Amino acid sequence: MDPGVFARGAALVAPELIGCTLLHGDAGGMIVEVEAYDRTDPASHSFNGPTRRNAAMFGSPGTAYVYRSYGMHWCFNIVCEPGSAVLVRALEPTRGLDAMRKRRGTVLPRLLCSGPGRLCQALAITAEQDGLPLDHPPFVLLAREGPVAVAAGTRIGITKGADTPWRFALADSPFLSRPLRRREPVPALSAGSALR
DNA sequence: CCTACGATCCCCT
DNA sequence: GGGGATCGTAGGC
Repeated sequence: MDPGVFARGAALVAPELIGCTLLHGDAGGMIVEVEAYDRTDPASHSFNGPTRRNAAMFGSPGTAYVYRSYGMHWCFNIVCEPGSAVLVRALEPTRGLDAMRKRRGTVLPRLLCSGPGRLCQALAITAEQDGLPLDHPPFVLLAREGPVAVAAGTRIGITKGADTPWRFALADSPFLSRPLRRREPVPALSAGSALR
């Protein structure tokens, strides 16, 4: 996928990522849930400017930003324009099911990649992948095949910016980390987007 | 179904 | 010195 499509605000890119396929190594699946963060957003790691932790968030569009969450989990983002990124929160697992089951310690498809921490454990994503380009091995990012129904809602697990509807999900997917609360359709996204 | 809480640690103030 | 862009388990209804 052309890195140029990521050189826009995360809130624009985020809904277009729904339905795309993310692979790391031999495991991965279809993106069904994401959240957008940017510099104007008090919930964002980039809100107060560059630091050591968020350095990759100010890197090139189309690269990875990986950070440690709550001391024990990893979370994976796709960098968009400088200081903005899309947190990938859930996949519908399609590739490398055995490897993901082994890493996650469960056979339930629901519990493999539904949640940012689970997703990183299933795909073996850690700080080692921080800053890596996503159009190059070990990563693969594939455009979606057909139209998808994307819905928006408020983001999860934050206190600041809690009302900003920058969570986007594949409507009715059983692989979301949590159901959408406020469910608003995202207009003009069913057929064409820059990510095709 | 739901809410509550502890684990665990690096980064930032 | 404090606080998370989380997860799993335990318990109540």
